[in-house]
Amino acid sequence: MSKITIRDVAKQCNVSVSTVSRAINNHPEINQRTRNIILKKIKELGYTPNSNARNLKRLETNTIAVLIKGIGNLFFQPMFKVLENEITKNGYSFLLYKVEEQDNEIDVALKLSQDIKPKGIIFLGGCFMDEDKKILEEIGIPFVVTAIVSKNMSIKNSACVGVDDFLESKKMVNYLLSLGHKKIAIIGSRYDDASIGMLRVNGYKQALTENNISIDENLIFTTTKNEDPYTFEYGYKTIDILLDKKLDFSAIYCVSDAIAIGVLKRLREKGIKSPRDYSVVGFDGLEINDYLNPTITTIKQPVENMALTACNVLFNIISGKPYKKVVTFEGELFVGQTTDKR
Amino acid sequence: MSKITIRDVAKQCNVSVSTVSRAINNHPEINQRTRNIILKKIKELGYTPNSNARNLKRLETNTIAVLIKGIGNLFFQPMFKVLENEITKNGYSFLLYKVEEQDNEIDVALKLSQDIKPKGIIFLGGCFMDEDKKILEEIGIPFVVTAIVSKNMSIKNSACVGVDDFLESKKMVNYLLSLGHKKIAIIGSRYDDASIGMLRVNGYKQALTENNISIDENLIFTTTKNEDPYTFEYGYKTIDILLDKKLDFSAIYCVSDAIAIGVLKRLREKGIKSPRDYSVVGFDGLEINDYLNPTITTIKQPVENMALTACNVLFNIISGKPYKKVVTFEGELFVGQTTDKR
DNA sequence: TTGAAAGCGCTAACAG
DNA sequence: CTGTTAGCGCTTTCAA
Repeated sequence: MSKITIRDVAKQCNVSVSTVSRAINNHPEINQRTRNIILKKIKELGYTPNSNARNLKRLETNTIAVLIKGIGNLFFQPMFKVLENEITKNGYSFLLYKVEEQDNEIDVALKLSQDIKPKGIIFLGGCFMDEDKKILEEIGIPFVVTAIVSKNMSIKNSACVGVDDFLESKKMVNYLLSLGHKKIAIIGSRYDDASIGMLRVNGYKQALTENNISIDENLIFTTTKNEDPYTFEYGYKTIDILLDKKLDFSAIYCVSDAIAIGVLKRLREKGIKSPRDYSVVGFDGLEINDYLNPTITTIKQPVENMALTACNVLFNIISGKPYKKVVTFEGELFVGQTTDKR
Repeated sequence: MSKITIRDVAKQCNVSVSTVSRAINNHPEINQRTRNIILKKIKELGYTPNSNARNLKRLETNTIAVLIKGIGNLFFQPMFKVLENEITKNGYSFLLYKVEEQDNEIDVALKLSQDIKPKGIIFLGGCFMDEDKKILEEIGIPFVVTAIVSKNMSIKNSACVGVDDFLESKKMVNYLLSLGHKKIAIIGSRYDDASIGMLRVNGYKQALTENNISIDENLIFTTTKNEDPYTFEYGYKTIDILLDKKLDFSAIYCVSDAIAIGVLKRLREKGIKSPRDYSVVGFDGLEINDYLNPTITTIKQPVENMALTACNVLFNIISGKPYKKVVTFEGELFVGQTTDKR
């Protein structure tokens, strides 16, 4: 294991370490010739600067950190390459950082900002509580959040991009209503989920209320268990519980496509047909949905565009250009093959 | 932004920095009482040690790094939680590190081992060339590779766990042959793919040869473009090219489930039925396959078990216990609804 | 344009 | 058991 340091390079080039440092960091105040000599030597030796030492000194690195909570969620999948492309294309280096399910992403961000001192942070998923906002202020690093609940943030140097989950959810339910469905069951996430899942449930309630349909709490399913509601399995298991209750409904609104996929599988196994017996709808617009049979009626979020915009807004914040604090995308009602008139 | 250092803590506790260091690092030679006082103060101040400074000094951290190449590949998805669980359960900290498609994972590993000095590395995906092996030797850090081509490695402190792609591929083709299919088209990856894709193609050839069926190069599709062969889209587009050639075949072997999913979608759009018109098979056993309609006949790799084993082998290497250099799992021939007798 | 030297925050000898 | 001290490899004043 080679352990070449900046001193080795300096010695080999008969210059001081500071000159080598200037060479690697593209400092202006260095002779082009010495610079080239040093750079050649560096390549020759296969030297790479130790990033710990660098980060220890530097007050800022050239990195954009992407913090993702819920790496298992297929929804984020298409974002990776967009983020990576956009970030590197703009001269930053890209760091994808996974936040464990039980960890608080704010704490992680705090730690990260102390350690690697990124130029900016993009949060994917997770959930910001009100009290978190103050802490975020402390970060002092520009950040933007996507696919996250907190829409109106008073924090400086930050923005939020995404769809309006509440409104889009209403859109979905209104579509079901327009098909003649009046009794719509909904499969949500944790009952105490203060995050996106709850916004969608609230949108559902609101849509019903606005249409003078009373809300039947029995038709609202939220789990108490600490399950991941963005999995096929969750939908697969949950639909059984719902069916066992022998309730009367004609449509099933799953707050994520993943849930819907699980639900449809189970229905198929039971010989229950969609949309004949039940209309089933999802939310998100996962890539896989285009390849399913039947395709699921859902709200398609413009994931790639959201990722792209998240980057651009962040770049604007970083470079002091004007930016919109909240960028709201419209979801597209994708009518698949799992819905029909009542 | 708070910038509390170990000195601040030391001052606040009226001890020296080394004592604080001992406290955070769980050193034995420290008084339990002072330790507790320090720890309490640390929590109170919200102090977190700067990992750059730590890593700079330390010759080794307590981290297991997981290097993944191809984070877009659904195949790896179920591994994340297993790896995370297993690694943290065993007292290590878990670092997921994404290797960019164009980067060489060995270089990344080298850099990583210099920077964060992990106790061990797990490689997911990617491809090791013969020349890489020497470089790996230099890492000097225990590592295990999964879902990677290189099966017989002479490198010390390393192991390989996975299925035998060549044999499993033969198994798949033999199954198709047993159904009476003689003309089997195969959709592979890049023609110069020295990785898993090629092993599977080779298995296909071998199975045919062993059954005295001559290999028709026209039926072997490999792309020259730099596409990701583990995407739905690749299958979706590729099947058109294949069909346009008006070749005679009764079965389509896709070297990944993702390809098969894309293929089936396109066939459906064209009104071509599987298995009636073509039997279609995949490889991998993606989780989503259980939820598809029809389910795809495939080779199921025991992903979770592979991930688990990768961890355990790595732990054994680290702690100097005996271990198997090559752990080969058997794939399960999963007969789905996309295959039928010729 | 370059070099000398002072740390960044921490760990780990080495003394006490 | 605890404190003093010397760096880890690098960046960055400050002088030359």
